[in-house]
Amino acid sequence: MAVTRKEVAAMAGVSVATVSYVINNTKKVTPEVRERVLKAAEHLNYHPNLVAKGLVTKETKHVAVLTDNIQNPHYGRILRGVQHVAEQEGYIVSVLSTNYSPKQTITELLSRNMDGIILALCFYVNHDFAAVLNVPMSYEDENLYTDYRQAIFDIVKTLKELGHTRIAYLSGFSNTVGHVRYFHLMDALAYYGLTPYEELIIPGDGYSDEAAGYNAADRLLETTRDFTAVLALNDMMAIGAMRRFWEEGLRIPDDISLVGCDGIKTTAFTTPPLSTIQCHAFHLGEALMSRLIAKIHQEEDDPPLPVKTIEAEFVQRESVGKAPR
Amino acid sequence: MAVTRKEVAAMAGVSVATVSYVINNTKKVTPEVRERVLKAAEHLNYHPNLVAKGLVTKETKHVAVLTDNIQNPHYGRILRGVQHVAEQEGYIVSVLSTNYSPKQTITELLSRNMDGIILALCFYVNHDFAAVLNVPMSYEDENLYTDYRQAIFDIVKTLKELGHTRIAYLSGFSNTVGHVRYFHLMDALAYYGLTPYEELIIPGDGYSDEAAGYNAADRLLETTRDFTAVLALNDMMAIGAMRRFWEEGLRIPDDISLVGCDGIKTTAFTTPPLSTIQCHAFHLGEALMSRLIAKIHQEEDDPPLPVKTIEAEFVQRESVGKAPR
DNA sequence: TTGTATGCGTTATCAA
DNA sequence: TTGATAACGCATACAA
Repeated sequence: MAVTRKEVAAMAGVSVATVSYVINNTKKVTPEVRERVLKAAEHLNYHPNLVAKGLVTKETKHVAVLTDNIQNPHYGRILRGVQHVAEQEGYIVSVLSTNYSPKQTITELLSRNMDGIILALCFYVNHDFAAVLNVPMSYEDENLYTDYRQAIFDIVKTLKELGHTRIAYLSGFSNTVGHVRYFHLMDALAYYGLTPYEELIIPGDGYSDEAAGYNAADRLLETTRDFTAVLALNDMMAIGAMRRFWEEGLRIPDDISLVGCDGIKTTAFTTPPLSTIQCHAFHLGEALMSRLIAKIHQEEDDPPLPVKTIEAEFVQRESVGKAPR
Repeated sequence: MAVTRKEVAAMAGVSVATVSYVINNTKKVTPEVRERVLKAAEHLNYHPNLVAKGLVTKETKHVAVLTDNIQNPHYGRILRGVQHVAEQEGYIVSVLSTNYSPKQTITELLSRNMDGIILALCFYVNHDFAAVLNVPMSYEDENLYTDYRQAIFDIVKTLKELGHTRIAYLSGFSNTVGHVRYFHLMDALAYYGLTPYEELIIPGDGYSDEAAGYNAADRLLETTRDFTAVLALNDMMAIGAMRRFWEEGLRIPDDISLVGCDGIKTTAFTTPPLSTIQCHAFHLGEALMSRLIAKIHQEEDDPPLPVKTIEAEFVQRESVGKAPR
């Protein structure tokens, strides 16, 4: 089997405790002994057993990321950010999809003594899990979030300057109002003196992929053709909508200006290239993990964690142009 | 802290061993005692500590998925398949990106007593890891793989019937020849009596995203314009190439027919919709995980695991059309 | 500065 | 059918 501390101790001619001391840098050890231990460990290719360690310290250095939709490239970027920090700090991360059985997921989390949880792109589970689990959690909240506000204001400003007045929104959520980007959009419309037409707000079916965007655009076209610009919840939906408009003979940007959100790589390569809100998903992932680690080690009377926002910028590409007529 | 077996035992008025027996169904227990234990466990909301269990059984029920490129949606589908069977079988999966430090990755794997490893979409690490780690591994090999052969033959057949004779290939790998799909393409060209023009085989730079496809198309155009059809290593590269051709004033499918590979969702929504090889990535993920579990429990003299292939189909969409002239 | 001994929550061996 | 109890590999209080 794997080599244990005992064998290292034997080879170095010290006790097992001493090996711990030097491996963990937890007590003063004479340099000469330290050297012997290190050499023995190296020679035997010793790797501390984190399972055993976790059992006694109650810290498994293992965290979970819960997610609905691992297929969205935007997630992938967040996850990479999470992993980047995790790796540096000696944590390992497991991805759990909440799709299957939330109950089983909770069991898993409890049984494994996970040190913490990151909720990424799970819009509905937060409360459920927070109630049941007594574990540090990290997710986008008022203290750490991507700030879309400026970008959305920039979009509306740009669209207005190009002559657009009737701007549609493809939401993705069945509960249209339940999302912060929607509020920013409403605020921006008001700020620039544009009317928010109710029939141009298209609720979704809970999905947010290309097909959802296609369908949302379809519903929009069924309702009215009196719009010249469209914002989509995310880039995938925008790509789906783009397809639907094309099929309808509507050209982008000649007939319709279109803007997505997230800034996935594909946006730069669509026909025409898709305007979007460039999110720094990698940074968000890093921040989520950093914050989780901070929470894990947070003492009762520590000061609260500082607020952090991740910036997002409007990236204008060819999918946005002058309003027709 | 969390409730342990001891407390369940106390409440049920039995020994800790008995609790184990009923929780794990590992020994005969009188129904009445069994009932008491179950009730106590339920009442205390007891969850077995898998960390402790892992320490004694040497089975952590924890596996790792190593990957280069977590951003590829195709990879997300594989991962979902992996997770699906993992969840059913009580395993948890951690995703490690090999990008950072392979050495650290190995340490991680060893320290955590992982039961096994899945290599997905890492093209270069297999040998390194196989040599160092003495752990069951699962990856696409001659016993389990996606079979592109028929699909590639179908593509070439279709292209030939449409009058294409000069077919380019955007490889993505710097070592062009090192990939099975390339061989299938060569075989298919030979089978249908088409000439494989060397200048139409474009090696890559090791990347395989949209930008890589864009660049590969760029290099192809620099070399020659004497081609009417293009196969790309994957869909993302095809999307990038599509963009490059568009910029050049070349229209798809009028001037060039284009085919990707993987069948990511976006392909159905590009302009024009992209022909591709539809892979069943979810099934592949399931198969990889099933096979890993089989390997974990495989005894010395067990029969070898059966060979399994995952089918892949050519999906023809508007990006393929008649050869010009 | 170093070693001894105990416990972490579980499984498994052996008695009862 | 059940119950003590010794591991598992490690951290740590305490002793030397």
